[in-house]
Amino acid sequence: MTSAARTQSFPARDYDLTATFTSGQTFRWQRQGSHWTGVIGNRWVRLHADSCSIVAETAQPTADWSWLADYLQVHLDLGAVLQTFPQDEPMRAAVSAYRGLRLLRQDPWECLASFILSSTKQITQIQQIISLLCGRYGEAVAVPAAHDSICAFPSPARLAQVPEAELRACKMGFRAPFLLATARSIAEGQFDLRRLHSLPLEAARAELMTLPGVGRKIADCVLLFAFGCPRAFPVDVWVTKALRQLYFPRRQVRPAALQEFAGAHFGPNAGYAQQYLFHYMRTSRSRRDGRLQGSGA
DNA sequence: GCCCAGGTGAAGC
DNA sequence: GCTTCACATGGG
Repeated sequence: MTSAARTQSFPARDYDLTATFTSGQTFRWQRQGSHWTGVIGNRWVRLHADSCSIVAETAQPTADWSWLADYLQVHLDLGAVLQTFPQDEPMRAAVSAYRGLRLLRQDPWECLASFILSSTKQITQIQQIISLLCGRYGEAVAVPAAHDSICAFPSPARLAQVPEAELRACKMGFRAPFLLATARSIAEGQFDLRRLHSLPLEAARAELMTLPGVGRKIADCVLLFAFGCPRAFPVDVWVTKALRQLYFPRRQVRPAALQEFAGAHFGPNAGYAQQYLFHYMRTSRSRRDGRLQGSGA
C-alpha cells in the first residue's frame, strides 16, 4: 500500500542539482537558496539535495512518483557511467570539477522545442525566451499556497495556433518559423515523436533532422536529453572549443573530424562525457579564453 | 562599437 | 562536394 503524500525522498549519492540544472540541458529550473523549483509535465516540483538523498515536494498528494524518478534518473549508477569515460587528463579534470552532474530524462517535445530556440543564443537568453513562451501560451499548473504561479510548457497543438509574429514577440527572432512549422507538423500528426523510441540512434537522428530548424546538433541534444541515447554527442561551439583545445592544441581539425573523433574516443556514454566537457569548458574564464594546456602538453 | 552565443538552411563556388 | 552567408537579439 502506497499512500499519497506531497513529499518524497529518493536515495541518491553523487547528485549535484546545481550542476545538473545549470549545465544547459534544461532551461526552466529556478533556484531559491538550496531549493530548486520547476515544472515537469503539468506538475509543480520543488527539490533539494542532501548528502545521500533528494527530497521532492509537489503541489498535490502523489502516490506514484515514478515520473520524477525517471526524470531525475535517480536509479542511475553514476560511478559505473564515469568509469566508462576515457582515462585522460581532460576528462579527469572535468569529472573532478563537477562530479554529481547528471543527465535528466526530459519530455521529448519540450526538449525539442527548447533546443530549436537555442541556436546561436546564450543560455540566459534561451531561458528568457522559454519563460516568455510558457508564460504566454502554457497552462497554469497547481502550486502550493504562497508560491509563485507557474505554467507548463505549451503543447504542440497550442503553439501551432500562434501567429508567427506573436512568437517573434517572445524574442525568438528567426527561430520562430522553425518552431511554428515543427509544432504544426507534430500537432497535425505528420511527425510522431513517440515513434523515435523504437528506432536505432542513426535512424532516429535522421528522422529528427527532417524537421525544420533541426540539424545534427539539435537532433543529438534531443536524443541525449529526452530519449536517453547514451552515444548521442551534440557538438556546439563550446564542445568544439573543448575538443580542439584539450585534444588537438595548435592543429586545424575540421568539424566532421571532431565528430568522428568524439564517436570513437568517448565510449558508450559519450553523451554523458560531452555534458561534463561542455559544463567544465563554460564555467571557467581561463578555459573559455583558451589559456588551458592541452592533454599531453 | 564589437564579438559572440548549446545552429541551420540556402546560396555560391 | 565544400565554404560562406543571413537570420534576431542581447550579454559581456
